[in-house]
Amino acid sequence: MKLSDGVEWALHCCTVLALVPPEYALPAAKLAEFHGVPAAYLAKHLQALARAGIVVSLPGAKGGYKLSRPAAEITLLDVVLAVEGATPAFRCTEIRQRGPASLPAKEYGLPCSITRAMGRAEQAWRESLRSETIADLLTALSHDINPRAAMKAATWMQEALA
Amino acid sequence: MKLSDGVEWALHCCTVLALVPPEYALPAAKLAEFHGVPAAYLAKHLQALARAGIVVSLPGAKGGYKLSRPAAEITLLDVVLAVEGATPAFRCTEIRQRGPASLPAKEYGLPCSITRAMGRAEQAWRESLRSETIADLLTALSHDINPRAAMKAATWMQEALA
DNA sequence: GTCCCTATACTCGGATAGCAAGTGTCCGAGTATAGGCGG
DNA sequence: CCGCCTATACTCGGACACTTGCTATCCGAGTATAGGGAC
Repeated sequence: MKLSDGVEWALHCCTVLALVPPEYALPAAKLAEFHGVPAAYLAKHLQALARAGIVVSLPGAKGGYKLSRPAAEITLLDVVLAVEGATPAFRCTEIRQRGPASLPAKEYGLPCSITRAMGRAEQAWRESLRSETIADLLTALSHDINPRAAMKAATWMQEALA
Repeated sequence: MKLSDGVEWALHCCTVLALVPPEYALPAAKLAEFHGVPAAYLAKHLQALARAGIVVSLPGAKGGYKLSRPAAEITLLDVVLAVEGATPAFRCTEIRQRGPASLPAKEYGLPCSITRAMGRAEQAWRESLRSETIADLLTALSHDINPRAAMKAATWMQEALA
């Protein structure tokens, strides 16, 4: 089981976008430069965020991406599902309906107990992600960021938005 | 994000093995036949379970697999980690240490807040899986299995162990 | 009748191809801006 | 000096190669069994 790298990138991008003044937008190329990742590939994931309504994209000069709503209203789950897709990690293939001890499909009502248990675990995962927002990331970040790093990031953004 | 099919197969196999009398063992080929899955590929995952100490393998005639300990002492997490590997789904690549606003690696102490949040979610997932055992699956199964299916399975196992 | 030996058939185990999804990249469509021109 | 028009440069968006890891398979090593023979 592996989560796409895009999830990490998207979350970092959301925290950066949350720091951009509302009247500005930040292009994908700048976000890629800031994080040191391939711009073209990051764009792919930003498009996913746009499709999910988490960010809005503005075309043309001085365009770019910005958050569609306050950071406190964007949960980590929103971002993860947007990038990774909403299909659950565990997919029951109903192998109980195959093999010599199986019955016609009509006879099976509930999902099997394994599927239900795996579903509960995945639900717990989603619940944890739903309980935290981009705003929470920012407050946590503000507590343990190196002041010099914060300064460098601030000056960089000044230039990027100019 | 996708969980290997082997997880589903392994869990089903464990429930079946839990029903095998302790003095018997069930070969991989029989388990594959019962579930209608490719035998050679299922064997690969059973080997993973054996490496993790969840099942024991007995070579030679009348050999096969059996559970290494009571079903109540095997958690779903044990099985999932054995098949899927213990590496977490979310891997932080420390992109905060790249790009123009980064500092020397030495300056970064804690993992970033994103990594911590994702870790908490994954912890919740693992905790949920850890709280349930193969024995729990069996009791749930006994409640909602079709009696005819149970009968067919029982007679099949009689033959398989003969 | 009992014990031992041998040959057999069955088991697991790791090493080997094939394929799908994630990874990385590119170029084209569309738009707000900026500058120049005319009034 | 102000407004309009045009050309430009910049943005996103979807379509195209490549690599990693999951899927699927095979054959070889090892062992408990079962049968036959000797005592």
